[in-house]
Amino acid sequence: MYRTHNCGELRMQHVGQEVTLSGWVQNTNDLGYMMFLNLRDRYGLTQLAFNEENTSKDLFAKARTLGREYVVRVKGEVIERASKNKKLPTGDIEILVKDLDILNASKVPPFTIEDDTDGGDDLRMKYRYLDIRRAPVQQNLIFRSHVAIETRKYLAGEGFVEVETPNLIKSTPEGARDFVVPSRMNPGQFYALPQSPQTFKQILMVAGMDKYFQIVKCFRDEDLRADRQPEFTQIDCEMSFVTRADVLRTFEGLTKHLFNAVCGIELADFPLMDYDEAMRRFGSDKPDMRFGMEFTELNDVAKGKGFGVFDNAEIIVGICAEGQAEGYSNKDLKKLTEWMQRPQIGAKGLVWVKVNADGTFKSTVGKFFSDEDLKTWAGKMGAKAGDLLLILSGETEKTRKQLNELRLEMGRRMELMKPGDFKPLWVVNFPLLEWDEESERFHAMHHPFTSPLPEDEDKMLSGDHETMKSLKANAYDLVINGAEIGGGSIRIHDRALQEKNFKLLGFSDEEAEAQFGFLLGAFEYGAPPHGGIAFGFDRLCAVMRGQTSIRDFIAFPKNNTGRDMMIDAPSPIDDAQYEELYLESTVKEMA
RNA sequence: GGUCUGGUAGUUCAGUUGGUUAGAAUACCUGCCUGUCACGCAGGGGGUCGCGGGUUCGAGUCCCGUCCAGACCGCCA
Repeated sequence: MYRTHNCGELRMQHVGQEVTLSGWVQNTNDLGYMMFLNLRDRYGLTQLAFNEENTSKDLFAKARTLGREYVVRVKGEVIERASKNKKLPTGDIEILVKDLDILNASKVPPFTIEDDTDGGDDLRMKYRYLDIRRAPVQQNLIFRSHVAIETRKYLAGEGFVEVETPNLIKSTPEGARDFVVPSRMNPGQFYALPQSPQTFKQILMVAGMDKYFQIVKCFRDEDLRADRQPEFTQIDCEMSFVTRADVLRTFEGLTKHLFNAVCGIELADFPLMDYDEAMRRFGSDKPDMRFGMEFTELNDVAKGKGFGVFDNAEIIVGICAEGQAEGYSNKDLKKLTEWMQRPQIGAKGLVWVKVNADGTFKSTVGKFFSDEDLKTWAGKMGAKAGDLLLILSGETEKTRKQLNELRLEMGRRMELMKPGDFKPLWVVNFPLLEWDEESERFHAMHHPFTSPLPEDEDKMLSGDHETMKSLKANAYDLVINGAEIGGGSIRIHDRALQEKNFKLLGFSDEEAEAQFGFLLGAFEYGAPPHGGIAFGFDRLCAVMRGQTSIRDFIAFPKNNTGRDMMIDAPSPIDDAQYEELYLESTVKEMA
C-alpha cells in the first residue's frame, strides 16, 4: 500500500495513529541531531521528522540522501509537534518516520517547485510537468475542472444534450485560417480542423436535438496572444425554437451558476447594451463596466473657435479622469501623449485640460479657447475641480478606438479595475457586416449564418455601401470586465435567406453550394428556428480568477510562436510520411 | 508582415562614459548545529556574457546581421 492518507489531511485528531504517506520531497531541513522534511502531494504538505533519539542510524543516513523532488513512501506515527507551524493546515502534527522507501530519485529541478517560482516562462513550459507540481498551477487546473463540471451540471439540468462533433472536417475560406490535415486515402485532399462546430450544431437542430452543448476544442491558425491559443476550448451551445431573450436568459443563468457554485459570488442581472451605444459611450464593443470615465462628445462646443485640428475633425471626444489634475505634471502628460502616439495606438496628439480649484483652467489649447469655453466643456463632461480632461479628435471610428485605449490605461493607473469585482454585460445588435479594406468586400462580423434583424432583411441586397454598413444582426456578446467571454446569434434557418446572405458576402451560387451545400440542403427539410452561443472556456476561467493570461489555465499551452516547448512541436516528418501523403518535395525542403 | 522589450552562473537578475581576475541572491556540494519550517553559521564548485561579423590598443557594454523568448499592432468570419 502506498498511502493511508494524503499529505494534506492529518490533524491533531490523528495523533498516535500509524500512517503511510507517499509524495514528493519539497525540502529538507537538516539540523544535525535531527532532520525535518516536507512531503508534498496535490493535497498539501506534511512534515516528516527524524531524530537521533528515535530514528535508527541506517534510516537517518538514508533520509540524508534524499534530495528535492525525490518520490518516497514513509511509514510512521503521527505525533504532536514540539513547535507548531500556524501557516500550514497540517502544522500541528508531524510524522515520526519509522520506515522510508525511496520510490524514485530526482535530478535537481531547473527551477524551484514553490508558489512563487524562480523559473521563467520558457523554462516552466519546457518542464511543464514540474511547473504543474506547483500549487498555483494545480489550483488553476482544479478550478477549470470545477467550472467544466458545473457547466455540465447546469446545462444537463436545463435539458441540454452533450453531442460530440467531428474534428476532421472541411476547410472553408471564410473567417480564420484553418489548420489543415492531409488525407492519405484521398491523395491531394485535406481535412481542416474545426474553428468551431458551427454548422454541425445547426444540423443537430435540424435533426431535432432541440438543445445541444459540447465542451469542445476549436482550432484557429492565427497569431497568438496572451489570451489567444491556436487550440482553445469552447462551451458550445445551440437551441431550437428560441428568441434572443431565451438564449440570453439561459446563459446568464449558466454564468450566474458558475460564479456562484465555483467562486461563491452572486452576480446581479446583466444589463443589455446596443453595440452602437457601447461604441459611443466607451469606444469598444467590449467595455469594461467596472468603472465609468464614459466618453463625452464635444463637437457642438469645441468647433468653430479657430483650432484647426478640432475644426477639421469628424469627432471631438474626451474622458474625465477624476482627481488626476494634480497627479499629472506637464512632463507626465507629455509622456502620456507619447504613449498615445505609439504606432500600436496611433493618436496624432492628445489635448488635456486641468480643472483648477479656483475655477481657472490649464490646458494645451489655451490659445484657442477661453476659460469660458473650457468651463462649458468641463460642465458637459461633468468635471469638478481637480479633474483632468483628456480629449482626442479625428475620424470617428479610429478616435473612439484610441480613446478606449486611453480610458483603459487610465483605469489601470487609477486602479479602478478592482479584483473580485465582476461586471457582466450583454452587447447586442452588432452590425451584420464589416468592410474589409484589404479584400475590398464585406465580411460577416459574426459569421455567415447569423440572421439579420427582421426589419433589415429587405435592405440586404440594396447594394448601397452605407445601407450595408447599417444592417444589424441578431447577434450578441457576453462581456465581463472588458473581456469577450462569449458570442452568439439567432441563426438563419431558411434556405432563401441564407442564400441571400451568402450573395451579400460575395459568394457565387457555386461557391455557396460547394462549401455549405449540406447546410442549405438541410434547411429544405424542416429546419426549426434556432440560435445559440459559444463561451471561450479558457478565457472564462481566467476572468473568473481575475487573470488575463489563459495559458495558466491550459495544462499544456503553446508559446507565442505556436510551439509546444515540452514536446517540441511542430516538427518535421520523415520522408516516408511525405510519400504516403503525396506531399510535394518543395514543401519538404522548406522544413 | 510590423513595432517594442529582453537574452550574463542551474535559476532570477545587477554590471556606470568601452578599461584589472564579470558580481549578488538563490539553487547545488562539504562541514558544523538539540525543534527547524525562507533555519542559521563556515567553506566550496559553477560563466563560449544567445550566435556570427565589425569598430577599437581593448567589447558583456558601441555598430550590423541573425536566432530565441515575451508584449502589442495587423490578423483572430
